[in-house]
Amino acid sequence: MTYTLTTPLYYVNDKPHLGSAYTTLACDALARFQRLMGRPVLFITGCDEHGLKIQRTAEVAGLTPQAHCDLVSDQYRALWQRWQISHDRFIRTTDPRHRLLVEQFYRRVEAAGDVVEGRQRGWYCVACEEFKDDPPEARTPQCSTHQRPLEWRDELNLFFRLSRYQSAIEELIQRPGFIAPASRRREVENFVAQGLRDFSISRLDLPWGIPVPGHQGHTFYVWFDALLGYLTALLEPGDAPDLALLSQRGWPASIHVIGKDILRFHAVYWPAMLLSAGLELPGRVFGHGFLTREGQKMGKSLGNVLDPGELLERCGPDAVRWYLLRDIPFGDDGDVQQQRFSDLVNNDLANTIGNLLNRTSSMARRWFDQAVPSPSEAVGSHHPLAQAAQLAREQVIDGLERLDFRQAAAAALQLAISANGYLNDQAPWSRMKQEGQRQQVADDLYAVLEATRQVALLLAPILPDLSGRMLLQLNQPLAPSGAVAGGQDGPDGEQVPWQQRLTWGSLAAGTPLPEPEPVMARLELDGPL
RNA sequence: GGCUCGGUAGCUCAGCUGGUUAGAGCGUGGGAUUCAUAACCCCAAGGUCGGGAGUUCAAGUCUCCCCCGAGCCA
Repeated sequence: MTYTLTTPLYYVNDKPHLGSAYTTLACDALARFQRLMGRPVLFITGCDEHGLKIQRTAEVAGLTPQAHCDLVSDQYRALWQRWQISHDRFIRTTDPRHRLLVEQFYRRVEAAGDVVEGRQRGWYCVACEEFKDDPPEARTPQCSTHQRPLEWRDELNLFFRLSRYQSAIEELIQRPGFIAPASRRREVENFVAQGLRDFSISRLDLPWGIPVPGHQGHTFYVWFDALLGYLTALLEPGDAPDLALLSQRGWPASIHVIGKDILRFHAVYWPAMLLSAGLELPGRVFGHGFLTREGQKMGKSLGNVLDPGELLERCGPDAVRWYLLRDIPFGDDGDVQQQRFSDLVNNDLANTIGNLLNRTSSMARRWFDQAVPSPSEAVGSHHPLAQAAQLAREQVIDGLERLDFRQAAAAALQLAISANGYLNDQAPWSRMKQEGQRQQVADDLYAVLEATRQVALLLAPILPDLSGRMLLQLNQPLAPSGAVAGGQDGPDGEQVPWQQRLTWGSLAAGTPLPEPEPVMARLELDGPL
């Protein structure tokens, strides 16, 4: 079965920020991992492009909404390319087929009797694009999150009858693993326990949106538009926009990865909508935490926003991916600290992993004809490094299955630490000066080279770039985990599956080793990021 | 206001159903070494586990109260 995973469809109100990049690169690691495990993967990302906020932003910029969306969604695309994001689909909610699919979805929901008209009046925040609970008699109410004046609205809207799905949703959210991390489930439970209320799915007089069929002047409100993007994204190029097709195109999704702020919409509203439309439910909704910076919220007003593009420019993809995935528990909030960032990158990637490869390769070349030495029988599965490698392999796989990137990264790193320690204990440079130690040195270097190869492979989902440079330096085929299926790999074009390559002892003796070059440069940041 | 999470070494965090001297990584200090990206390896210092009371033979680990921080709902 296809492993379908999604990032949120990012709102094109503004250029991409680090939070979106964080979600996306976590999904990327997950997608790569699933591909390496040999599962068919459909990794979906994209942009949500409708709404009043976008319409107004475009107006301010003197652009048509469409032109504005084209511009910003291109920025996302370009950024993901630079970050080596391996998405299979990039869906935009302004895609013509999306509109048709939304209409079809709506008709199903309507036919199910789940659409009712209701009057909605109250104070409205344009930035949130939602009604607030301020009392009608309030004079000049402000939005608490946006610090902007609210606008009075009084309109007839369409509502989705969420209230009918009370028990179905209660049951769903009790399903183990549906809401992840589990610590966030209570929050949703509380919300549901208060009683689900119908929510409005349309807005009046909002031209920049998908028109509601049969309701002049109404366009669909965000959740009835954006969320359906996950469905549209599944369509293949020649497909007609037909919901009936989706079960053959990767629906239901295995997992929606989102920020914790939109957990409720994905864990409550969305499943109810799907039930109403007669579609299957996603397997899991994972709400990750938010990033702060040096203890403070990132925000324009504070002027401390980290631009993902600039970050990439200055530090490279490996450094940023490593720091975010290795140091911040996925699910919890995390604080981005520059000192720690460069400390970790330099220690883990440059000193521990990079230098391990460098020193080992250098010795092997010097003493064994610039090639991988031939090991004796002693370097079997009972070798301490073979054992360490097996443990690392188990923990990397287990960690990635559970989206515990931290555990996975730590396990791979630990193998490199073990290999460094082993080298120091064995001190091949001393043995080489003694008589009769040559085979022992060959064994030791082989074991360490093999462990290093495994580190490179284990790193592939998290750090595809560094992994590739390491494998190249070990004269090994790459571990293709990208979106393009069936990439050419290896001289014979035949790919050995990742897990199989993780068998201890697969490194062929006599493999020529190229002259080592540092695979990971130390990060020397001048000035704050 | 109600509810939910956190508050453990300078920093980021582990500590399952309560049980010997509270752990890891980074940072800091010292040592060893030279194969290597001034890298690697070893050792050490550093914590009254937010505060108080209680239960228990025994509490970061359970109960209650309070303080601080984050979030959800109102």
